[in-house]
Amino acid sequence: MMTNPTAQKGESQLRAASATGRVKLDELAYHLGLSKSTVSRALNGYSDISDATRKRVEVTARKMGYRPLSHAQAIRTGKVRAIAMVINGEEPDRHNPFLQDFLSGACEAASSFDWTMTISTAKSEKDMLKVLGRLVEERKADGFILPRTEVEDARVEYLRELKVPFILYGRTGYGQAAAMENTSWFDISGETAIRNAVIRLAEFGHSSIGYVGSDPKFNYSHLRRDGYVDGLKAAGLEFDPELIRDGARTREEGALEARALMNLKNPPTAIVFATDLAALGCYSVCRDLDLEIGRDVSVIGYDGIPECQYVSPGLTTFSVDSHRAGERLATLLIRQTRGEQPKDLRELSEAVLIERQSDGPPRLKSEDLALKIVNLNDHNRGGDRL
Amino acid sequence: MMTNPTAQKGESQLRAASATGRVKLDELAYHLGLSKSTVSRALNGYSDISDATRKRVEVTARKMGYRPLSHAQAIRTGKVRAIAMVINGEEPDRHNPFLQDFLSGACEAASSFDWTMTISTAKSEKDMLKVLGRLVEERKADGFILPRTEVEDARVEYLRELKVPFILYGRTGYGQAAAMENTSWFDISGETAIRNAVIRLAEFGHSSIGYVGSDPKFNYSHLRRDGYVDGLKAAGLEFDPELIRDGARTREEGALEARALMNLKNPPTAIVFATDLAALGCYSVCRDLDLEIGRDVSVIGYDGIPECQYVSPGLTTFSVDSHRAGERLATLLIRQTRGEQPKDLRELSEAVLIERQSDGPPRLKSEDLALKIVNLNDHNRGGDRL
DNA sequence: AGTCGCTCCGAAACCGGTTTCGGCAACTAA
DNA sequence: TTAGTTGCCGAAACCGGTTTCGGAGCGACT
Repeated sequence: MMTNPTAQKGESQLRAASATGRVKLDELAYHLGLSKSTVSRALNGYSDISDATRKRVEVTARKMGYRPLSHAQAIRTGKVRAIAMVINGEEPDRHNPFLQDFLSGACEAASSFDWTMTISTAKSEKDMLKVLGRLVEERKADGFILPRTEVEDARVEYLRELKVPFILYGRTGYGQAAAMENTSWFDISGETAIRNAVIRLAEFGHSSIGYVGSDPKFNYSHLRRDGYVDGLKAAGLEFDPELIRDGARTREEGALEARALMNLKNPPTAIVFATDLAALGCYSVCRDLDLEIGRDVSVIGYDGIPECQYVSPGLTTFSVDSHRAGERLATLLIRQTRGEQPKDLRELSEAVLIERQSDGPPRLKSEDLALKIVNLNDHNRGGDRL
Repeated sequence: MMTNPTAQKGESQLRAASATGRVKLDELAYHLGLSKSTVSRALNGYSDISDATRKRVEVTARKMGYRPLSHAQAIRTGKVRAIAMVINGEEPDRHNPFLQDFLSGACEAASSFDWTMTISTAKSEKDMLKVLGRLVEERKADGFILPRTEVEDARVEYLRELKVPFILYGRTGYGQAAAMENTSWFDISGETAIRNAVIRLAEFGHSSIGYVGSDPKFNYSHLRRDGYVDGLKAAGLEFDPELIRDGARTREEGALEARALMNLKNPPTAIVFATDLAALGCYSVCRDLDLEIGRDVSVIGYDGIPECQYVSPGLTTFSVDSHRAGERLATLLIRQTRGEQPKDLRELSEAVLIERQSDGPPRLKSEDLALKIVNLNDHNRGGDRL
């Protein structure tokens, strides 16, 4: 084959290389009768390659099944074509039912760009930054997805300082407009959902609607709380500070706050919870107090965890599409690493209402509800907790 | 600094390099007054480096915070210091509550070796092999963790053919001794757990114990079923083929099989389920039939999903330590990629019994249970299903 | 003294890509 | 015709490591 004047290596050597199974750039170039630099540039969209050559290269590359090794590219480009996410291993409730959905969404998006997804876990706040640092230092990823954003998020400052691309799942810096300047994010509008929950309950006829918020450390807690206040206003209801409780991170804490609301002189006939987990805590409280959920007390949650549909009565909630969230986050992040401006890479999506049996028109007025609870407390020597 | 005769580059160039932030091998070598080949070999345990030099290199490397870029190493070594797992996105119940635990275990182990973990998802059986193939071809990982092993597992044959290291979470090839020849695995002995469940129920006084198995496609289904048969034998009970049902993959299917058992002429007073999910299906059946779980019917599950502790009565089950499973699998896999024999990298662990209120001594004999169910069926025009 | 072998290290090739630089041919403008 | 562009491509350097190969220095043994 001496007809090929551009071969850089002897044919025997190319033979040997092709014996390894993978097609390399060298072989592809030899096969095309081009130099490997031309082939590389053709594949990477350089403008100094003629259209005819580019087409020919692309077709042949596909035909021969050529795929560049991302780590071989990375050594020169510094880009490994991977995104990373560090998940927190120390959560109060570690059994995140959405993780699989979320990851499958993110992986699908990454795959579609021929990228991959690497994950890591941190055991604590401090460990989190260390793990991130290690991944950055070893360039294991070109960008990061930061889930569960906090109001003051150390990860954000850290990565911003390092000038590493990242995207938030959620927003951050509640109340400070500048906090998210030039950062990209994807979020579900929890505030809209909670607002709609309040309006829905008001339309059912509830006039005393309570709210149990979540950990104020997380940004979403504040937004959902705003949604509650907003919903009251939209429904023309008065805001009563007694009806609002905060900081329920677990089922047990949800129960605690629900019980506090029910022990009020004027207990709410409906409660909106910032999370399903907390709302499920309300179920045991209502069982203890002999209140029927959906009739005596209406309950609406948020998240759409699978258990909602198996409790009795089924919990009305707002379902979050984790798969899509993962897909969008990965896509936006990859676009960011390709040069798009972070501020142009933001998306706000909506949760969808899942109507079940935990809410409806109030059976009792607040006063009657209070009487029922007091009576029961007398019978039952004050409940088993609190 | 011309005191250093071995410098391969001008000082200015090294300055520039060190401005990037990362310490490179070149700089480390320059700092030590050694060639980069010597430093590299010192760090990688070659024997032709004196102990004194090696120590000196190691100390300085640590002091300067040198970390090799794994993708730069990979280009020569072919090893990327990463393990991968492809999770199946199409499961009937996609909300795997153990994934986070499992991943955190695997990531911790990987991190401790300075490896990383990459994940990907497949949408179908065929997609699975394609995704694996892509990861292998692009050398995104040095080895794979294969979760949810099937009796005949296409992934195993595929990776074996490609000579890519892998480890099973679970066993495979039920009944064929040769199927797992020279393959490594980690598993929890479901058979022991189910066996113990049967013995426990027998000791409570049950003599009619049913069993609802899982999808026979998965290897564990057969092993757990063996455990049931074994347990009967150990307890001196007779095996009744009517009492064994199979193929319950979901809550709904669990309910279906449980109902079939309860409709038997001689219904079991206790049922062991191969999975918690199926066992939870039994709860709705018992509610329909007005049977009290834990008294009229004893139920034992397997898996330890979080919901078990929130249903009423709490489900007695066997808890699997997913965190540890991830940790062991990653560790064994990494050791395999370092040259250890797969057949020496096998571990069998035990699930631990979580005693709750869903099992206990039988209140009724099988005959009386049958009567109660028949009566109810008469009243209720035959139940709402089947 | 010469040879051998051993220990320890440096020079250079190498891995599989990307990117810079320069050169050839064809085409345009003077 | 000639000089200057422009389009297109090859040669070679480069990325940050690893690995091969050979050689200097030294002690031991003839």
